[in-house]
Amino acid sequence: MKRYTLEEIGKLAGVSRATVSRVINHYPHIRPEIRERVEAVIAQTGFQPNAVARSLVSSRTNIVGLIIPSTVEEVFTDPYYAYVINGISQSCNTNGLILSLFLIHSLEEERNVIQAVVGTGLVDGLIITASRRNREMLATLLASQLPIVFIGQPDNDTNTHYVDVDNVSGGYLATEHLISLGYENIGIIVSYMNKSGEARLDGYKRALNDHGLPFSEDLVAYGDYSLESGYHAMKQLIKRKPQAVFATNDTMAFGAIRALKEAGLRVPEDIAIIGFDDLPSAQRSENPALSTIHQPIQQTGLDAVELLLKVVNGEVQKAQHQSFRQRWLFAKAAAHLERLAREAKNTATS
Amino acid sequence: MKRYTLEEIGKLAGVSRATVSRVINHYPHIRPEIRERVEAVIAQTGFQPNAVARSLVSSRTNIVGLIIPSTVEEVFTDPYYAYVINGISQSCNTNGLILSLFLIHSLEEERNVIQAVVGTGLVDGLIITASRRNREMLATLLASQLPIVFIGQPDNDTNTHYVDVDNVSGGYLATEHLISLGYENIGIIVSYMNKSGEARLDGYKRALNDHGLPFSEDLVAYGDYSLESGYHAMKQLIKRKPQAVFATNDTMAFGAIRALKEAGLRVPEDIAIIGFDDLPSAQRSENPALSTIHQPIQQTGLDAVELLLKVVNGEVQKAQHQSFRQRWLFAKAAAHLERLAREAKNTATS
DNA sequence: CTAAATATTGAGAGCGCTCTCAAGGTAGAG
DNA sequence: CTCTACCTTGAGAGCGCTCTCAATATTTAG
Repeated sequence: MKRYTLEEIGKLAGVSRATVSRVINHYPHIRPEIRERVEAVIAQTGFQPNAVARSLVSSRTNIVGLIIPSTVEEVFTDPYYAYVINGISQSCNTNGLILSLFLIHSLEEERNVIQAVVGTGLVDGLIITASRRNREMLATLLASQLPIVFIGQPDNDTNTHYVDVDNVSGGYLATEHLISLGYENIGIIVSYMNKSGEARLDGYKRALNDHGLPFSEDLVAYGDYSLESGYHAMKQLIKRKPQAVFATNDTMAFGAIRALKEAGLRVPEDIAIIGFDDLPSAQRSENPALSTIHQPIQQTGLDAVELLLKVVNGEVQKAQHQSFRQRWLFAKAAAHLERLAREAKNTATS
Repeated sequence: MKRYTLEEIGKLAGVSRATVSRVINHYPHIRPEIRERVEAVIAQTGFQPNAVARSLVSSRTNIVGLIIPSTVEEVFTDPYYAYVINGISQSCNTNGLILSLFLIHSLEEERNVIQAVVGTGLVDGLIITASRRNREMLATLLASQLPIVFIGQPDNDTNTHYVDVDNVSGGYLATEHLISLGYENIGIIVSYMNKSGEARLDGYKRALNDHGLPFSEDLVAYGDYSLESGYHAMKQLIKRKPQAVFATNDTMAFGAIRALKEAGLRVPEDIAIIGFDDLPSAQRSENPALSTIHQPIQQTGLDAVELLLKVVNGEVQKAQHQSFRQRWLFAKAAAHLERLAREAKNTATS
């Protein structure tokens, strides 16, 4: 398929380059017959304007970059990212944007990639998952003036745009759910990877407090959102004999469940578990069915693109913009599970 | 951070635009003192040449597109894609390429996206997963003359470049493994989604044949590589009372196992299962531990980029290039599993 | 019917870079 | 010391497009 230029199309249609450009960009004030003639040539040749040339003059590439500064392992272990990517991709397709994906495999790579992405003007803006605390990267990025939207609250308090779920409410809901089932000695597995962990922990504390339950550091174990970390955290928590445990993401919840099984404990008869994310694997999991807090991950990706687009277009006031989403749902915790849990409270004693 | 141009850097260093360009592109024949002077200015200003302008003149964007023409569901259900993406991303980072990801969410979107990607000259080349049979898309792509490398043999016999694992050997190995364990009545769950299914089925048939076992259509069930399809295929196969089943990917194997559990059958005591892919979830799975054929998925992604790069650089002869990989390993099928299987053969009768 | 307003089009500059070409320098050969 | 060969640099064209500006064509008001 031959590549045409505006000039050539113009020649074929008997008009100038400029007129063809006008037709393509839907300018008003073009004589209908000329428009038709040009459109006919375009249709016949299959002409599409060169994106690079367009970008050069308009200084807009219509490319948005997605940076996921997690280790490789996480991106696989945690289906969370598949959802984020998908949401973003979908929104890009809808908005005529192109998605460039930057997975970071090492710290050195991080530096290089960020440098290149920021410096060469290839992307109009950046979406970054707040997977990990990283102040160095943040500094470079903010200095670049490039429009950026974070997914999840980033680890700094400057005025950055971000899209996030309401982690405090989420933590609160999860904990309250367990309390409502009659548990009093409730453990929590928190991630220290980013702010979301703190926030969910905060919700946990508040729920305990609101229901007159004491908070104890002993019942807090830490993980990094990975299956393994959930497993180890649970092993540690078992010693404290909690009646129930709130794992701050589903992946750690699965790790925790494995630890419990290994210890010969039944879930939820001996120890109840609630997760966070509502991943499909959680929805499908049986033996036991996992209760979990729904997080509209995919929607978050969509919103991030929309927000970024606004930032790029300068439609957002200078003040930092924080878009919260709080559509919280309990995952379909099977009814029988709740029944079991209720029975469990009668037998389990700390 | 101010954006500089070559011209400005030149002025600051007291040389012409052209000289700065030469320094950046490491041309020989530059007086050392001038080179140093220019490099100093570059370092001090943090100048990086504008990628778009570069692309315009060199007609090379250094962007490679990855098209995954699967339904959304698949991309999540099957961690396979996470690995492919990661391999490609890694290789891109190493080679100074930028990865653009195109997830296709609908057929209409497919048409639009492909059209845009192919027509606007934004990518230097394309990597496409042969997830689904799709001749329409293939036709457009081949007509475009754009360098393309498929991952997995595409559904046509024209001269397209592709990187693939040796599916026939894989199917052969899996089946032979089951045969070596003493099973004779071996079922198979095949995907009809792309050629890989046929090839794995072919390997299965050959293995049966080489070991003097009959092939029966009755023992073949079909799926689409999804968990659900594995589940349903197994339900169907159960009626034929196979002693063992070869699921042509791990995800379907998990579905099959679920079906067996539901039917009150033990794995592998009552029916043995072998998978294909060697996903980490398979490696980690217990209850039962899943035997599986290792597929170097990530490596495939790396190879695809390398090959594409060669094609783009015109280093590949016109003849189609087919790069096979056959590093086959049995996944660590726990020894006890094999023992169990061996015992099972004594009890299980068709 | 004429002037003013508006519609329609092309010429040309320029986005930031690469690359060719030619000019001026410098060094080695004769 | 002169000639040739190579080194070193800048000027300028041009990648394909957008957009301003000015010129021409058409319409409307008076």
